[in-house]
Amino acid sequence: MREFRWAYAGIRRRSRSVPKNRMERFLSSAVNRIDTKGRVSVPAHFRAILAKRGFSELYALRALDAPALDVGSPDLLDRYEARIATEDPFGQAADDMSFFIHGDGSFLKLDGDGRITVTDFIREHTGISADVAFVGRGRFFQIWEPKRLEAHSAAVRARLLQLKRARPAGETE
Amino acid sequence: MREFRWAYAGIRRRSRSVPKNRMERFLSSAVNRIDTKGRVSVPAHFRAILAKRGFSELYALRALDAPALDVGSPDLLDRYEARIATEDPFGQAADDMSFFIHGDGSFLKLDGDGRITVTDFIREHTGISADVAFVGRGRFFQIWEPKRLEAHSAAVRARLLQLKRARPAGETE
DNA sequence: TTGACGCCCATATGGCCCCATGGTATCCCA
DNA sequence: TGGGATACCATGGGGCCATATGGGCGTCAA
Repeated sequence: MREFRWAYAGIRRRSRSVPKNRMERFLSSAVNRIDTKGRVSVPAHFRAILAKRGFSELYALRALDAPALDVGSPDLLDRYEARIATEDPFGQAADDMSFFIHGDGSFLKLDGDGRITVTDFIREHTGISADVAFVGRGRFFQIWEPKRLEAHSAAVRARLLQLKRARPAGETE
Repeated sequence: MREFRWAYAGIRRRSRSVPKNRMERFLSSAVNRIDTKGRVSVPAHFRAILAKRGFSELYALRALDAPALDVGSPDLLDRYEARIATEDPFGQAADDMSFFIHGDGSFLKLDGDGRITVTDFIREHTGISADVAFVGRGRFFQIWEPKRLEAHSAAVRARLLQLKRARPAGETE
């Protein structure tokens, strides 16, 4: 199992070296193992961000177009609800959005050691079984099955490369 | 029966992880089983919200465009009635709305263990037979037949994805 | 009488709290 | 500069308790 996990060495254990002045954003990634009781540690610096914001739990949402969960502090929910408030309350869009963020969302409670239990809610949408990849995304972070993350990562890089080449020369970013 | 139920693994057992400070909203979903006496447990955190509001009864309405019930504490009626009050009392809309919420609704009583009995009123409109899916919707929650919920959920996600793709690029959330 | 319903209790599963351990990075001092 | 001490973190497991679920029993009404 060890050997298997080191296949993802590239995204393992990078969480330690996050500079302090960037603590307000979810950055970097790590892969942690699910224990026999179905729990997994949330990377420490992710937890630190949550603690700094004053939260001891997480709000998780199934990503629309990827086998991943978008996870953040519960105030994410406020942002979504504010967005819904701009829609016609009797329209289809508002109803769909509410269904999505309330019904397709879930709170994940951190235990005393900073772990969450990997529920069926998580496993079903992500395909996670033994290991969990945590990926910082700035305002939130994502939860992936490591292999799928790797595939997704390769696809993203390919798209970006294509974008860069399609661009007129001289632009650095 | 177990195997059958695990077909809905994705929406089962998500009820526990609702933190105290966000108790005011109905969030997440769970599938519970109807027992031989026709009863089903309302998820504990849903009950907690109701208890916090001081209600031991539920009011259920047939959703207009879905095989689901909209359920909430009886003060849901206040909201609808306020909505009706904005209509012309001699108009057709006000009459229809009043008929809908007053005549087409039903009270559901919670027993001592937080269960409701699944009446014909519920079964007819939802197609529920053995299992009940509870879906948080913020101010209220919904009751679905699990398979139909899954279909509806897929449709909602498809619509939202289309909405997202139609949006100008660059928006992460 | 029978069936629906309210109220009671039993139980197992799983969520959550607690503490232990081993490994690794960081720091500090010789 | 090197090596030991230390702090931190992921991981493992014990045990309590809330919850969902099953079932018994008495009451009331059809």
